[in-house]
Amino acid sequence: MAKPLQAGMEHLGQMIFHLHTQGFEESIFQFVRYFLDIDNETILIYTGNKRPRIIHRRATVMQVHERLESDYVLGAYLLDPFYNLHVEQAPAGIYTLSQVAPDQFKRTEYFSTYYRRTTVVDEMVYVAYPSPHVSVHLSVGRDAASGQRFSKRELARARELEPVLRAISELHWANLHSNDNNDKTSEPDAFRERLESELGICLTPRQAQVALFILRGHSSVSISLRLKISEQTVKVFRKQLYRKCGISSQAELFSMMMPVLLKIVAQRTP
Amino acid sequence: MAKPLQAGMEHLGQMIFHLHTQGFEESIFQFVRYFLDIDNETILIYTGNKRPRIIHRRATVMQVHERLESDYVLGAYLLDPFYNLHVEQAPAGIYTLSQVAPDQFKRTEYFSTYYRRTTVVDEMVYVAYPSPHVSVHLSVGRDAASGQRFSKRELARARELEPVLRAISELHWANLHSNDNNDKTSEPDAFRERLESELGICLTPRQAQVALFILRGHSSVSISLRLKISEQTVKVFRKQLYRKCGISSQAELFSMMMPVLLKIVAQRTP
DNA sequence: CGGGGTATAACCCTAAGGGGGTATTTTGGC
DNA sequence: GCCAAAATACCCCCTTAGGGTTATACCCCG
Repeated sequence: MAKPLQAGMEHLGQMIFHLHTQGFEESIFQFVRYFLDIDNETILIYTGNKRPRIIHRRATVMQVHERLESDYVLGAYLLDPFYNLHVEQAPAGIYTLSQVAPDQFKRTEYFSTYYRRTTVVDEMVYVAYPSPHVSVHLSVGRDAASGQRFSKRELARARELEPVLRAISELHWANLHSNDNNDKTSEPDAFRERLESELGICLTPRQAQVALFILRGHSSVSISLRLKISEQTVKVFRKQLYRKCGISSQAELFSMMMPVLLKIVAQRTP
Repeated sequence: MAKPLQAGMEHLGQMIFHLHTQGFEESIFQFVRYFLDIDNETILIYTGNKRPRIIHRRATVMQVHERLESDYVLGAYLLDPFYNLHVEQAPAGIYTLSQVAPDQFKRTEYFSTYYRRTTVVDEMVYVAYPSPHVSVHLSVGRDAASGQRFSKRELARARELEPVLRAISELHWANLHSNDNNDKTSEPDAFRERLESELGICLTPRQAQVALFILRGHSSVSISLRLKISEQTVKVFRKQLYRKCGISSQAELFSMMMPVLLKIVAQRTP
């Protein structure tokens, strides 16, 4: 199905991207699908710290997007490793799940209650920035039906499309701007405030920071490297915050914190 | 509030248990409450392998019985360590949670998604057998409001009531009988069959057996002692069955198996 | 100035979970 | 009845989570 890139290039002249029109997203999808064997595609736009907006989506299997509006957009995205690219304003480019996922990502509750149920087995995301703090994520993936992860060859091919996709994405969405002058509180701070007002639990800044890392699937070692502290210290913070919350596992942390995260997000209309 | 047992005995002559009448269960409750500081009480009857029936319940806090009808009776009871006393037809008597709970009980999903939410912090259960395969469980407990677990002294006092409670329970419910001539398939077998028909997953008998032990909170060591095999072997069965199910933790096993367990139970009207 | 909360760091341990591997017994099919 | 495959049983290796304990240094507040 997928042709060598050279062959595609010949056709590129005939592929017309109607910027600023309805059909643009669909033509992006058709363009990618011409070169890559993919089962599903999603275009998301993140603006400042607002909720993501779904711009376009296609999937051969229903499950892939089943919880996209209900769970992902409403708050689960905060734990998505790809969302982190937007937060950190990582360089534009193409990213695979294995590149961005923390070391213990597959043991998170986000993974088992959300990601696994999408049946997606592999995912690549094209990241572009039409303007500061506005990210366009073009996600393409494989699901359990085909079952195959992307090969190195496919990744290389996907990478070749990246400059073109980035250019036309940034052109098409250039009019989008983020007015993030309000809500300057950092994420751990907002998290702490909500946690205290909602559940009456008062974490220290460090404990809140560690909690968020844990929820996203970082191991103690991974957190220690990020925060430049010892692994032992991370374990202490983990213990302390678990004790304050009256829980004893990452899974319980998730079921306790998700409602709090949702409330942080709720006031941010996209 | 609780008086020494001797004092209670003086009143016992005045306490009339109206066998085979509506008020019997309530008088049982009042009797126990006279001697023991308890926050909640539940009387359950297990008949053969049918779903338990709730005969009576009292609680100072709503949460204690919140999920009793919806979750416990409909299937969660299969993972209850006290239910296991009925299955194994353990001797009549009084049992505490710490006596019957497997070593890793507090790390099970049953504990964190059901038991913890009842806010019960300690529980004692009087077990009586009105007739073969018919168990009466009189459960008395403390919740988070009082917060205190039962002391050794209280347990001793509770134990003194046991002969009386057993005698009147077995008298009162003597007319109950179990017709368990049907459904002679063992639990692991029923579990295996359902698993194959529902999810298309074919576990070996040993794997199914281990899965059920894991769900109930047994550690690998505990399972190895029960099955008289090596701990290493248990770990291998665990690995194999996790792989067959495409999962990687006890929590996922729970969320995958609960629907299956519910279907096993559904056909057994109490 | 002293004490409580916080942050840092180290040690101990058990248990889960995943990666190899091998040997024996049971079972099903020809 | 024999052979292969499956099931059962056991072993080694490893990382990580989670819990317990102790000991520092710091900093703010009364």
